[in-house]
Amino acid sequence: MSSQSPTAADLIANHGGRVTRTRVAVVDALDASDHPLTHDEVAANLSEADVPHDRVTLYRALDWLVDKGIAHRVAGSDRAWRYGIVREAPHQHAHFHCSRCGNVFCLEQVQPAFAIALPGGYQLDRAELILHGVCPSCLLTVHAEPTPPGPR
Amino acid sequence: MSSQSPTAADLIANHGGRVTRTRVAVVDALDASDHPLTHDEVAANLSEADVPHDRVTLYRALDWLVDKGIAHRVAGSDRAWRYGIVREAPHQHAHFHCSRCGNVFCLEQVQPAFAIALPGGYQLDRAELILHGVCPSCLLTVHAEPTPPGPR
DNA sequence: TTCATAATGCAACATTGTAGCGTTAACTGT
DNA sequence: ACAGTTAACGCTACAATGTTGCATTATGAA
Repeated sequence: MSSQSPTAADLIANHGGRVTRTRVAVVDALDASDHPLTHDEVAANLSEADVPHDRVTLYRALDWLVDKGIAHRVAGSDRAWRYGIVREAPHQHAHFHCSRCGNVFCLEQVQPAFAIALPGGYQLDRAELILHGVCPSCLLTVHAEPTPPGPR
Repeated sequence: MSSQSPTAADLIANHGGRVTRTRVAVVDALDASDHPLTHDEVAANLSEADVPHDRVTLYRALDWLVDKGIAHRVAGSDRAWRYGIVREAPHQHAHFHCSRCGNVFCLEQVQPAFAIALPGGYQLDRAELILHGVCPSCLLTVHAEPTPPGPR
């Protein structure tokens, strides 16, 4: 219900998985969001769409998506994982953590050219750049309510 | 029991806090480590030193240290906070997450010169660079035990 | 020494995530 | 279209990491 290129069902099937209600709904939810969602946010999303779901099944669906490379996982500053659809190939971009609403945004534009001199002995797999600050929508409400929207 | 500049007790007192057994021991433990420790690791450390302590008190001591800027907190990739003593002023260095033992190392040397063009509307407070890979001590044991040391 | 109160220590609870396991239903082959 | 296999579901229970409330202790100041 959003992508016209590969359908959620196709995406799932192409990775050798069974196309189930929950998986399709999860992919659609992640795909519709412009920022990674927590398990809880995905659950709320499914509820709104009247898709019955189980907490554990949701976790497993999300894990499976990550495992297949369909989604990726970012650790939030609260200790909840956030899941987002992988849109480019190796997923190499920065994340912005809003310290006000707690949301995480993918900044596709920001791709710092690392030229890092690692101390000897470390084997580098990948680098992650996390920017902390206040997101645009929170900036607008900073002087209003102390606790801002924060997508539920 | 390690710094000869300001003693742990002084550090605490100077920030307007009461000098208690647990706080002193926690500061000493963090100060003695070259990488951030989890709550659990700090607890183990205190036990070894025969310092009686309570789980909750420990959490509160750590939080207080962070609040006062004496320590800083890094989110591990497991969902456990890791605490480290603040050694320089604004704590601006990279962190290395070992995907094998789960430890986090502060790489004081690595201070990437960000010249980031943020998309409009974002207010940047600070940037965090996280490097993922395998740490030196794990590299040595990669071909041996599947589950490596990992400071307990 | 005395006193106010910051910190403690305990018990209960909250949140986020996993494990086990019997049941359901998605795909495959006919 | 049907039946069989088994991936995935949906429970329940549990684990790990924190947090809250509150009565008690003991730190630092007068």
